[in-house]
Amino acid sequence: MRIGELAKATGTKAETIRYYEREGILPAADRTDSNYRDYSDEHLATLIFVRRARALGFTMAQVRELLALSDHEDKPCRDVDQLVQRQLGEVTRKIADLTSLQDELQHMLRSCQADRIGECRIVESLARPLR
Amino acid sequence: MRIGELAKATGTKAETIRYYEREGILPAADRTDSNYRDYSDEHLATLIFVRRARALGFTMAQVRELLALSDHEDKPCRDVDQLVQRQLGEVTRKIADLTSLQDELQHMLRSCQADRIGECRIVESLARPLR
DNA sequence: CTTGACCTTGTAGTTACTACAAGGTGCATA
DNA sequence: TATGCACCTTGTAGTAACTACAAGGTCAAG
Repeated sequence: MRIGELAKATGTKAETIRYYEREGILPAADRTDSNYRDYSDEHLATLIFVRRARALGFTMAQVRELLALSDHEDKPCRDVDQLVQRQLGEVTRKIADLTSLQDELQHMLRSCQADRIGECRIVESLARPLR
Repeated sequence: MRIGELAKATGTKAETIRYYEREGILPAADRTDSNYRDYSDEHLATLIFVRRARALGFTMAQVRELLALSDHEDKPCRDVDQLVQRQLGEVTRKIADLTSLQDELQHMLRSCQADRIGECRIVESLARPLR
């Protein structure tokens, strides 16, 4: 699979894919005789993962950490455990925030369909008292 | 409430708060006699909202749109409805992805606590077939 | 054998901050 | 009264994570 195909399949710019390779986010692809990058299905899966994780607000550093979990055979279980705990906490917090936002958007939709403007509590949906 | 206090309360740099004001994300604060910015509880709520939304992967443009929903009295219901539908779709997709990631992280934690290294499917958790 | 879509490396621009610097004001406290 | 800290302004520059463009090479279709 060449870079353009991979780009299309993932909605990523070819430039961004090469950037990920430079940054070590995506492993370097094999090269064809004419020096073109030749991607595998694993590359595809990793890139989809990276793009989703980025869209969910994870930094590159966090994405790197998450990817590193993939080959945790060589690391002590305790370290992996700690990292996973930390990521899990962040994921759970994000889900809570998004669910709250979802509730509010659904509420707005209902009141809009009823054709009467209800109070909009969208800011409050995320700005409720800190946990 | 002065800028330093607001910064502390929200974990935002004072520079960033002034930047948000320049960008029109945060309404300009009142000024004291000595020209200090004087923030209200609404400012606080808005800033918490902005920071959370940004952490959830929304762009500044999307945050602007979401904030605009707060004063939708002056806009036709149909427009608001469309925007809300769109945002709702994105929020729902994010929740699905995060839930999938959460499942995988929890699975890793269990297998780690059992002190045997299980297969890591973290990439697959987000890279499953596109919907 | 040319056209156009692809590929390469490299540089520069964009977004959303973040950090200084320089120079000034406000205000509590030793 | 002096010290020191938080704040004000404008401005420049750095960072992260892309994104675009330039200059030139490769390749399959018509």
